[in-house]
Amino acid sequence: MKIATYNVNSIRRRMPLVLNWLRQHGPDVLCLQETKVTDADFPAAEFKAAGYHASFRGMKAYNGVATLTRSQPERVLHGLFTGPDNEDFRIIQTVIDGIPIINTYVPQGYQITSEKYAAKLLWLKRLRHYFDEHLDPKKPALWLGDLNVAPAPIDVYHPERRVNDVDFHIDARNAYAETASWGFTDVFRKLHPTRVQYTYWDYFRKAFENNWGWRIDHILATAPLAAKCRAAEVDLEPRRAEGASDHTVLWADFDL
DNA sequence: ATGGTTGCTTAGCAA
Repeated sequence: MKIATYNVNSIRRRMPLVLNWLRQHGPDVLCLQETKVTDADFPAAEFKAAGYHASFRGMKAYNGVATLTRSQPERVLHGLFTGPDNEDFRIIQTVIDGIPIINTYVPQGYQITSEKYAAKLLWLKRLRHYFDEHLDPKKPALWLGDLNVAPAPIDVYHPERRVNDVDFHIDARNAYAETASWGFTDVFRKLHPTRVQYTYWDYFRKAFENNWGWRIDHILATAPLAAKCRAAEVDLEPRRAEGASDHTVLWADFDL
């Protein structure tokens, strides 16, 4: 099973790149974040024509997630099912071949002194609680998406200058680690323990050309699935392309 | 300390 994640920064803007990537790589699953479109305007028909079923939840202008699958999912779950999360536009779970696939766009947090940052830390904590209550770390499951955390110094350019950034601050890294430690393994880092490889470069100051980036998009698998991961790679082509998102595609292949 | 760019929506926010 080949599964990929891509923060598209507007699906309508990125439609040609996404369709091209699907044609070239034929993944079984593609998880999208920052679709920035209401459900009524989501381009489901175009994906259907390309051979993919789309599960999605979005809103106007911001946020929004979608999971594209070859087959119709057995289940589609929105939010965390605890209070207001049923209105959450940052998480969608699809179940394919009995495997829960949790696609998330973790809050970025704005600034470490802001309420948004506190909300980010809480969001990760509540996700951990969801895993505790609803999933089994001994069974196959995937958590992936734009997780807005660079887990270690190797995962960001000039880490010493980034200690107060919301995607690298120690509290965000600890919150992420605490949630992942429920039973998830970062399959890219497992397969490439020392590789410097980013998934996001901001639009400013030729950051991509200079490789001033961040590894903040991740694919995490429970132990039985992580053991079957045979490849995990970042594809730089979608970031090089004309009209690129500020993120690029991360994919992983599992022997099932 | 601030700016730089892109997207959505229409001047300003979010990233």
